Amino acid sequence: MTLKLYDTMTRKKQPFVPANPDRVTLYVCGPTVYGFAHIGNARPVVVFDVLFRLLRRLYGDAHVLYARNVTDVDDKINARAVEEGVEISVITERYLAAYHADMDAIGALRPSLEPRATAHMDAIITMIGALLDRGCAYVAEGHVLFDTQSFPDYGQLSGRALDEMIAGARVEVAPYKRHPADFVLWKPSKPGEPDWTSPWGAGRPGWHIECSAMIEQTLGLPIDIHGGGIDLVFPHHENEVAQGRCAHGLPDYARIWMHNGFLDMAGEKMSKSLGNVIIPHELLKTVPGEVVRWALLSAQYRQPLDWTESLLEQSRKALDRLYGVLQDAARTLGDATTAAGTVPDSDGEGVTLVADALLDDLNTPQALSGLFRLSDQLREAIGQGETEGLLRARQDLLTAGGLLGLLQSAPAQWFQGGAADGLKDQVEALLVQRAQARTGKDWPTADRIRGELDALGVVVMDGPQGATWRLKDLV
RNA sequence: GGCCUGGUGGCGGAGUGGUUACGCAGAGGACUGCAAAUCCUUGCACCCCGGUUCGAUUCCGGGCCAGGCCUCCA
Repeated sequence: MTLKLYDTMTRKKQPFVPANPDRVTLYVCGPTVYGFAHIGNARPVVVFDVLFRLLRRLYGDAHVLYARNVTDVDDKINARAVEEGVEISVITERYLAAYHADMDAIGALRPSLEPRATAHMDAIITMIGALLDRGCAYVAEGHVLFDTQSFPDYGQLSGRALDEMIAGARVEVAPYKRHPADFVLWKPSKPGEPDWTSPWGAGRPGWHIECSAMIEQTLGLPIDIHGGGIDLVFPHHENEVAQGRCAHGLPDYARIWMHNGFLDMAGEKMSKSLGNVIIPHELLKTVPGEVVRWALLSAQYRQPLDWTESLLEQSRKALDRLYGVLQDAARTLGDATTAAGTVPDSDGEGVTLVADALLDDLNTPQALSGLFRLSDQLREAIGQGETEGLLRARQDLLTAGGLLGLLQSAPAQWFQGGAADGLKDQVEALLVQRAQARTGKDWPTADRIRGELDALGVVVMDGPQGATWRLKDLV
């Protein structure tokens, strides 16, 4: 089965064929580091992380280049710096570090490259120069603007015609623009704002040109896949196409355009004014990152995803179930979690099932259901108690989970990881007492101890090989 | 106004021209000292109206409803 991806440009699922299988290129628009990311920002990170993992599986780890930019030149960053009375770099470094920590927590691999706008100013200026040379841009009142009328295909990605944009323009159009849709490539900085020297005066780049220039310099145009949130289709990605193609007279900018759907809050758009913004940086203090990840993958990436408390509960329960099987498997194997020497190196059928679901335009809900099928198989293997079959079944579940960036923790870590060492000792001691009481059929004492454990937030599960326990609230 | 999505069982959410999604919740049962976990069984789903078809939830047309983009935004 081959990888098929829905392409925004053609509005169809397309077989994915990289220009060069030895160097597959993926670019995703990353954060503007002026504050903590919100949960909506995490969706593309997780979605394209799954794609990254899949591409690495298909083409080999060394043959996939994934770039995700960091926008560290922006009015919002400037405003924040002024507000706090600190250097701009203090703001950008702080929130980039937080971004990394949060995205690590939800299991996203770091991209191969993380180009920053401030480190690519030369490329940006060179590209603007190329656009001017080719007559695709013009200088007006200290600004350099892209001339949308010079690019006949403008509007192709977002499916809108240039003349329709005039009617739709709701904002006041700067008088120096030749066409309302023309956008800024370079603008003068006000005193106090960061600026860079350019042939058009000291200033800073427009947002759109950053991405195009960084793609050109880090990956080279055209690229195989360009991704981002659906809200970026217009104008950001439309403008990227225009810049990238015009600057070099290219017929293509990206072979496939992918856009993830929005994340809604209980049916409403997340916004500061509605006060319904969820910040992973806060959320992750009470919810395991893997639960957040599962929730984000529970709907197909192009569909809108409604973020609710119930979604988190269901995600948590789904993972509890899967880790429960893995824990039972580990116990059956005598906790010989590293004794997997006889594990087959080939994928079982179940893994193929999960991989196939992902090959079909990243059908993560179907992939997730495949995980349950694999867990059923593992459960069956535990029942049969045959070591090799058990190892095989477990390896399949772990491999399939790995494709989705899930199930990579030790089961004990999942169920008890949030417990402090002191609590663990306390629990173990109580369990010993309770086991003694149970041996003597002293049920009142046994139940009293279970009550104490419950008060500690611990759930006890008796099994043929003794009792296990888990925290009611994972952290 | 323009462009674009989507309407599936109690909930979330895939998918398919004629057959079980899956998960959560519910019901019954097994197991258990009691629980928990696990296992077995179980329940009305495919917005409305036309059309194509032997047959449509699935294809086509219309309608209604919901949502997104057109302005910084994942």
